[in-house]
Amino acid sequence: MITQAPRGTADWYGESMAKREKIEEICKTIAATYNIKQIMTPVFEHTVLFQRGVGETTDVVQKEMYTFEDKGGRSITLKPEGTAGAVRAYLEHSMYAESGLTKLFYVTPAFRYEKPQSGRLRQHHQFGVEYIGSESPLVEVELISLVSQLVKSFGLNDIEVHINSIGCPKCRAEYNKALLAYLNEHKDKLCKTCLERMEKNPLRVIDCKEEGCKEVVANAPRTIDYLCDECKNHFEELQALLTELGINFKIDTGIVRGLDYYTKTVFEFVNKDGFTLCGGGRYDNLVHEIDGKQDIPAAGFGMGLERVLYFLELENVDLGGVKAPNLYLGFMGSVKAKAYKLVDQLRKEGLSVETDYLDKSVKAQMKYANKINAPYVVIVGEDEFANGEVKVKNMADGTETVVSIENIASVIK
RNA sequence: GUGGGUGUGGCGCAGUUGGCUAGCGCGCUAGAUUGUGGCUCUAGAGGCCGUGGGUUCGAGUCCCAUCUCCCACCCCA
Repeated sequence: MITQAPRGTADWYGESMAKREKIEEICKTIAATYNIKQIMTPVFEHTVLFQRGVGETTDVVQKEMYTFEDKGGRSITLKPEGTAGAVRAYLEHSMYAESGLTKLFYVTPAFRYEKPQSGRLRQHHQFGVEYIGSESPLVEVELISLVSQLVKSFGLNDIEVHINSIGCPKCRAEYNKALLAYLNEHKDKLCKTCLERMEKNPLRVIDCKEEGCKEVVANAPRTIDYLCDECKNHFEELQALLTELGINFKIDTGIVRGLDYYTKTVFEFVNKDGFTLCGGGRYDNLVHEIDGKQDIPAAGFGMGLERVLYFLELENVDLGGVKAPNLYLGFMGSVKAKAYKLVDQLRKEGLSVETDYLDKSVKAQMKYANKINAPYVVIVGEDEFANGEVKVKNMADGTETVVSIENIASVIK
């Protein structure tokens, strides 16, 4: 089975690769309009970074990480998400010293040991953005606005913005008390895992899908009713800013997110079926969690490239496929060397040129040129090199133009 | 991790109650046009029927195991 990729992994090539390139191009172009700079961090990090950053109680850390010991005895983990690594790099290189707010984006693979499904892999890829250094709700608003822009640029329509606030440690303590009290009253109806969650992180009970738990949760206290003044104002300002920008959103008290580092704002971009394109939020405690010293507020999101592809397919959006070369230059007879030198010359002049490597007949070469959507074709033989002129064929309408060999590139351009 | 489906040439599929050399469409290669594509016609190449066991005179068809992909749950991007 050496010709089979490991479970939950996928190869990118042909159409899918062309689409992915287009998606990344759109992401980068839009990120540039927000003056966000790219960062690349290692594919693996010390395991503790994720244990501390993502949170010990999360499913991601508890059962989904690709962790191994390297030959030096270090515990290493393939990154299960992008934020922790970016924040680690931010701290390691003291980026806080450069400016008040650091804006970073990345495109990265992420690894989680899960049971695969379509749009859900063991190695997936994320476009992510992190804004580190500001507690203003303007940050989340900008992130949401950025994703809205992306969604629009992809040509997607059926995507909703869902937001919620899960408060800060201060108000969450209040909330947890109320929630725990409530859950204790209904303990008999909760599932086993939820009883465990009550101990470690009661908030996680909120998104349990077990029937009994759902019933209990329906009337449970909501985070947004327990926000402290600061968090409440933050959430209200956020909503006002979104409204001002004309961004439609829904408050969804069900989103609490599966990663422990979130505080205050959490948001998701989802379709009608509740499938998530992108998830993110504010994480004011993550920097302190990793660095142990500084308190630097931050927010960010991750968007799955495979999910983008999945949504594009769902909504039947065509981002365009494999690019065609500018020219197919074929040849026949005993002019291979001269013809290939001409191909080489045209490429040096900046043209994308395809040619024949299989000694095919002229007819077969034409078929191939047609197949790869070459807009122009030139076939050279003894005659062409003898009189220095070639016929440039326009494949769309079949017309031919006589051009001197030296002028091929300029004519096609 | 739990439950349920699936797997036949590159792609999409058909294979009747287990029975002759496993078919079809698309694609691919070549020819019809000794130097010119898209249409048409003709011919050809390409498959240990996911893998490993088992039942049987005989297995693509039945049984077991295993892997993959898919669907729901869990979780998330």
